[in-house]
Amino acid sequence: MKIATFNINGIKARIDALLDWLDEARPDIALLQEIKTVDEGFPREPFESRGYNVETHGQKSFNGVAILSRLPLEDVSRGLDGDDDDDHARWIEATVVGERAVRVVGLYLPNGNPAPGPKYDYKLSWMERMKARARQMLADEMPIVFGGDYNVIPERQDASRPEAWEKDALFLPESRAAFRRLLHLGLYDAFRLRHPEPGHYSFWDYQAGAWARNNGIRIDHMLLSPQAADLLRDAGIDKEIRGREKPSDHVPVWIDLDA
DNA sequence: ATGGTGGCGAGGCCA
Repeated sequence: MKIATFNINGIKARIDALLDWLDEARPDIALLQEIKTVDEGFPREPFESRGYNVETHGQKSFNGVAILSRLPLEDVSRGLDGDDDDDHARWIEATVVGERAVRVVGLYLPNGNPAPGPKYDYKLSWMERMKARARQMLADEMPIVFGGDYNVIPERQDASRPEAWEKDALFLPESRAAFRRLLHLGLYDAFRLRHPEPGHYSFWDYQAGAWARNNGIRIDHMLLSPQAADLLRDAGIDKEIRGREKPSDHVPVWIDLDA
């Protein structure tokens, strides 16, 4: 079972590029972030005609997540518990039953800039809420995949120029500590398991020729429960996508599970 | 220190 996460930075602007990638990569499941539209604005037809079931959790203009799946999606849940006043569309869960049942989460973790400030406070509190929800889910002792744009650079080796990110919300010590607290629950960074060496990125800014200079960061992650990690066959990043016409500033990150 | 780019949607916010 191939599962990918892809921050597409707007479904309206990315539909052609997304369909091209989907036809080539053919993931069983694609977790999308930043669809930047309400549910009614999401173009379901081109995905359904390719055999994908579509579940969205959208929002006008900003944020918004979706799950595409060749297999039926069951027990779909939208939103992250822990704050009734939070109206950002950043979290969606569903269960996929292939050879075995896998719970998948698509998440778009807050950017948090500028830090310090209210946006950074929101990021850190959101990460605490995610930890609480992940802890709950891990009690089920089943394969779970938490895939998405985490907006966290976990280690220095996950940035081409770590010194440029020292004061950024994506790399501040508190952000990285909160990310490690997720790992300490017993989650595994799937890409890092398969590719321990530095120099792999999932995001290159549109500005200042970041792609041409390979000035990237690795912020899109697939965290696995122990039961999912035991099924991990492979993991990768579709870097080449970033060099195409009208690209997102992120590229797809994928895993292959024996499920 | 500033400005550099892009999406959404129609001015300014967000990243």
